[in-house]
This record gives sequence, structure tokens and C-alpha cells, in this order.
Amino acid sequence: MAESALPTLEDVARLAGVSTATVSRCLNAPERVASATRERVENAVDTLGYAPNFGARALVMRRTGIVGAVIPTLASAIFSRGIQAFQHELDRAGWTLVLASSDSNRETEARQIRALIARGVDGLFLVGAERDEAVYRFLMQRKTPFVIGWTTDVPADQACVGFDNAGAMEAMTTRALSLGHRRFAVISAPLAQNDRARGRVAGVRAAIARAGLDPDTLAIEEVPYELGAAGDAVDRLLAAEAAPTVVMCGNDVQAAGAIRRAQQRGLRVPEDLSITGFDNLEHAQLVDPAITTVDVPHVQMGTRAAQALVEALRGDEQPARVTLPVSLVMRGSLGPAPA
Amino acid sequence: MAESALPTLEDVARLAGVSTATVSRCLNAPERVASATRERVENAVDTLGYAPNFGARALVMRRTGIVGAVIPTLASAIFSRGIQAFQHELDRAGWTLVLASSDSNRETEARQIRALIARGVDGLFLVGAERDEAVYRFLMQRKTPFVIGWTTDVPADQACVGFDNAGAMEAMTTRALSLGHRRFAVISAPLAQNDRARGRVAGVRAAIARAGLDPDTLAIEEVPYELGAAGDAVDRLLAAEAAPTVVMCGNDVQAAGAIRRAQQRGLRVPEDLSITGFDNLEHAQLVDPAITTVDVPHVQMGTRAAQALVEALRGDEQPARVTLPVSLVMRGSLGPAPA
DNA sequence: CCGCAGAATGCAAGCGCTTACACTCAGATC
DNA sequence: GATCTGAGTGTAAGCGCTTGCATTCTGCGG
Repeated sequence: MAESALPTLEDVARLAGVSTATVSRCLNAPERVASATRERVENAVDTLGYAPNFGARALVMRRTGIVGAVIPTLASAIFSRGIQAFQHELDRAGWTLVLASSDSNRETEARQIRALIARGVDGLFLVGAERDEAVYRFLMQRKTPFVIGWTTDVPADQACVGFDNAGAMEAMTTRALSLGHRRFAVISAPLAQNDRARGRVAGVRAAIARAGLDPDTLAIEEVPYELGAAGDAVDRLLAAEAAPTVVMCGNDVQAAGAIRRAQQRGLRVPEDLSITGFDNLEHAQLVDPAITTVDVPHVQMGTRAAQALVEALRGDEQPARVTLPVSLVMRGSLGPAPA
Repeated sequence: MAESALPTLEDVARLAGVSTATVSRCLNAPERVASATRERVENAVDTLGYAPNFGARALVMRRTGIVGAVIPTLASAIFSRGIQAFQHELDRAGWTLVLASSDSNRETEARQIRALIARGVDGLFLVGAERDEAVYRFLMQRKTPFVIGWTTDVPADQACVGFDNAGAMEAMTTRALSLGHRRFAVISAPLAQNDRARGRVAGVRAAIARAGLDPDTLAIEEVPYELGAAGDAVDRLLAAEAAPTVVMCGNDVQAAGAIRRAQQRGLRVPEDLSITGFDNLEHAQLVDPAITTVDVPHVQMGTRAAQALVEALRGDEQPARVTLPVSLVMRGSLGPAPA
């Protein structure tokens, strides 16, 4: 059994009859130690159940091997797939992930970023580009590398791995236009602190403006990513004098909620009302009709983000800037505009 | 601007004209420092942009304030809700969460546990009770407190926050029996390294045995938590000479996949085939028919697990053992057995 | 048999922080 | 006026590890 305190390098050294330097080398550069010595040390490590003290190592190495990620929420499927991939790739490269969630709130995010830095993270992954200048200054000052995900709309000197939120939504809107739709509505996450959501709405606006429609008449409902909230939004949209023929949702969860509510109101989707989603979450193909949506390569985004961060951690000067392609997935929920 | 290296306590002390001890006290026990001094120190901290070095602090305090969690996967919604709540509660108590995923693999999990310990976690959250004795020995030896989630089937001296997997599934099976079903089948996660899944199957067995049926005739398909895999399992089950009238799935994702495939084969659910789920994920109410399932209080489980871990970290001797109630959620996918 | 290169190991100086203990200095107490 | 008290501060000893440099040892060429 171990002593009352955890064994230290010195305990191992004493038991093996060598100096602490040699034990350290055994652990970090085994090839520099004679094999006979190495064996004795390894035995001592085993019998003592020794494992290096993390704090001491971090202190002298000036790095922890931990990177942090602050995401809006883990509760929905939106980020979990990407984060899973991110973590997996990080693990492959020998890094460990610390997670915090911001609840989509700017101050909370700033607090979490500081908390993670205080926990010694060597680098950060952040979602979206929108945050106080002070946060960026803090990160620069601490020389903490970071990469931004889910958008590419960032200053040129920052690393990012994302996709064109506006362009994707513009493409979907253009598709709807070609199906004869003229009265559009949008269900979006609250726009105030969410540049991705704003980008998506801007995409809708751009497309309908290009088609000669007035983008200012676009009805926008800002609700959280929840089934019921999206349903209520549908109720409000349909109560308008000129009800939309298509509702473009910022997310598949909202689309699913919207479809259900529309059906409950006796509308057929897409014959009476078309609905589109975003993200291509797993459940998008489960509902009836299946959701026409924008496929976002979450796994790829997570993987590339991890690679970009590891590069930055290694000191690569050139910040990685990756734009991933998105594609429209045509399923049943978007159809021709009703006559 | 900061110097080329990050500022240290000593830099702050020099600038404020005090000793490092006083600066340290300002940061950790401000009330023990005269207010005039404190102000000078705080100014120095601000102008230098000082933040304490994590490694040094961890070394001398002998704790990091980080706890780890190893979960099977983040990719599905199954764990994400619980982990979100876990993280949230931990954050409230001033702790930070490190995440690793095991891909439901025993060796990977053991590796991740060691990796997290090497990263200095003060405590651990683990899913399920099944792992090598060596892992538990290692944890004891390192004196790392841990709590186990998603099951209560653990030794009496271990902390756990979970629910009765077997009992829940037994209740659901009993309900199906009362609806006249006699030919059961199960779609489950691979049983080999998954005590929760085995518990659920055992629940089905227990119920049908109590009803006088032979539990050995129970057909079991072991497939991953994926829509398509569950669909293929349905194909196989329905090809049997005495096809089941009800398929009990170990998870809502599988149930959704099973329902879809059954419908594609022209069967009506539940008139021709009943299907049940587990977890009460958000999408369970989205599919048509909505899934009859077992509601698992994921958020509560995450929250309570965090509390239990914090207690253990504080040195409470008595390990918390929390059993959460589950309930059947009757929706459309389970109906009377066909005549 | 000497000298020397190169391999193996040890010595010891920190890394930046906390904290036990010692010290100083008012003001209160006798 | 001597003594005591306690608040405020400083001194310095580590915490456990890595690593530059010094030292020792080995085998080989001359």
C-alpha cells in the first residue's frame, strides 16, 4: 500500500537507488537512460503506484496540456456532435478538454473564459465571434491562443473553423423563391448576442431583396431552441394579416416544433405551409414530413477546429482559417407555394 | 503592455512596494490586509494584468479545482442533458469540468481515467459501475473521490446517483403484458460492457418470467444507438418464425429507428407492432406515433451527481447514494396486442 | 598504458505560489 | 512608563518537478 501521502519522484528515486533526475528522464525521455536502470526505476514506479504531480509539472513546464471550450449549451444536440469530434481529435493529439457553457449569455461567457484561463488552459475554442473587446484583449495579454468555430466572420488575424451562415440561408431562401414562395417568415434564436443567428437572418433578407421583395416586411420571431417556443412562434406568425407560406427556421429543433404546431392547427406541411430547418440534426429525418434543412458538417468542424488549435498551440504563426461547405438537404417539409 | 513574460506575484509585489506574501493575501484573504495596502496592490494587479499561475497554485494547494467526467459519448442526446446539468451545478460550486469520452469501450475508459488523473483532476464522475478492478484500485490509491451515475448497482461504499434500470424496464414490460402482449423482443445496446443495458434486459426477463413465460425465448438484438442499426434489428426480429408483437428498445433513438422501419415495411404502430423506448429524449414526442418510454430525470441526475461529488471532495465520509424515481410515459407507440 | 569521446548519471537551481512564523508598531492596560 | 495585545506585514521554507551543467564511467585509438 502507498504511504499516507502520495509518492513523489524522490520516493521513487530512493527506492530505485538513483537520483530524481534519472527518474524524471525515465518518464520523459526513456531512451536517454540505460535499460538496466530504467527497469529498476519502472519497478519502483509500479510498486509505489507513482504518478507525477500535475501542479509541479505544469509549473515547471509552463503548460498544462489542457484546452478549454466555451459553448452556448451542451443540452441540445446542436453542439454535442461537434464537441464530441473536437474532444476526440484533441485526445488523439494528447490534449485534454475542459468544458464550460455560456447559456448563450455574453457575461457568462466572459466569466467562463476567465475561469478557464485561471484553470490553466493552454488554449481555447469559442463559438461565434461576438464578445467584448476586453475579452479579446485579455486573451492577447495572456498570450492564450484560441480558435473560433461556427462562423468565419472574424478578423483576419484570428483562427476560425466555420461556414457561411448567411450564404447557407440565402441558398435555402433562393430555393424557396424558386418554388414560388413570396411571403417569408423566420423563426430564429434571439439575435442580440448571436452573430450566427443574425447571419442566417441576413441571408434570408439578402435573397428576398435580390428577388425584388422588400426585406423589411420579413416577419421574425426570436425564440429559444425549443419545440414549444417554436410552436408558439408559428401561432403568432399565422395570426398576421398576410400569413407566410414558408417559415425558415434557424435550427431543426425549431423546425420540428413548428411543423408539429402547424399540423395541430390543421395545416398540411408542405401543402399549406412550408417549413425549413438548419443543422441537419439526426431527428430532422425522423419527423413527418422530414425536414428540409441545411447540412452543417459538425463532425468535420469539430475535428478541424481541434487541429487548428493544436497548430496554434505549437506556435504556428499563420492562423488557420477554414471554411467548410454546407449543403441543402431537400426533404419533405419544403414544397411549392400554395396557389 | 505586458512584459514579454507573464507577470508574477513578485512583479506585483515590487510595483506595489510590498512583499509577495501581502499580495497573496490580497488575493486570497483580502480582509487580512489593510485597505490602503490592498488598494495599492489591486492597482498593481490591474496595471500588470496579473493572473495567478495555475501550476504554482495547484502545486502548493495540492488541488486543482478541476473534476473530470468520462462518459460513453457526447454525440448523442442521451448524456448531453445530464452532463449539461452536471457542469452547471459544478460551476455554481466553483469547480471546473474536464470531459472525456470512452466510446463505450472499457480500455478506452480506463485510459481516459488515467489521463484525467494525470491532468490533475480532484474528483471523477463515471457512468455505470462496470470496469476493471485495477481502475478502482488505482482510484483508491490516488485517493481520488468519484461518483458513479446512471445506475445504483454499486458496492455500498461507493457514491452513486442513478436509477433502477431493471425495475424501470420491468415496469414497462408488465404494462405491455397487461395489454395482452406475449411475444417480446428487445433491441439493446451491446450488453458486453454495459451494465445499464444488461439491467434493462434483465428487467424484461424478470417481468415475463413472472408472467409465466419462458425468458430464454426472448429475442435480443444488440446494436448501437443509431436509427439505421435499430431498423435493421427490426428486420431481423420480424423475420423470426414467431415474430414479436412488441419490441422493447433500450433507448429512444433505437425506438425511433424501429418505428420508422416497421412503418416502411407496411406495419402500423402500434396496431400491428408495439414499440417502446427509454430515456424520454426530446425527440420521443416528435415522431409519429410518439414513443411510449421511460422518463429518466437526466437533469436531476446531473445536478445531484455534481452535489454528491462536491460533498465527497469536501471530505464527507458518508458516500452519497441517490436513487432517482423513473416513470412510464404512455404515448402512442405501445398499444394492445394484435388479436 | 594514456587520453579522450561519448554515454550515463547526479547535482542543484529554479518554476510561482502559499503560509508558518517572526517581527514591528500602535494603542490599551495596569 | 512598562507591558501586553493584536493587527499588519515581511521572511523564507518549501510544494514536486525538469533540466543545464558537471561529473563519472566505459571502451577505444594511438
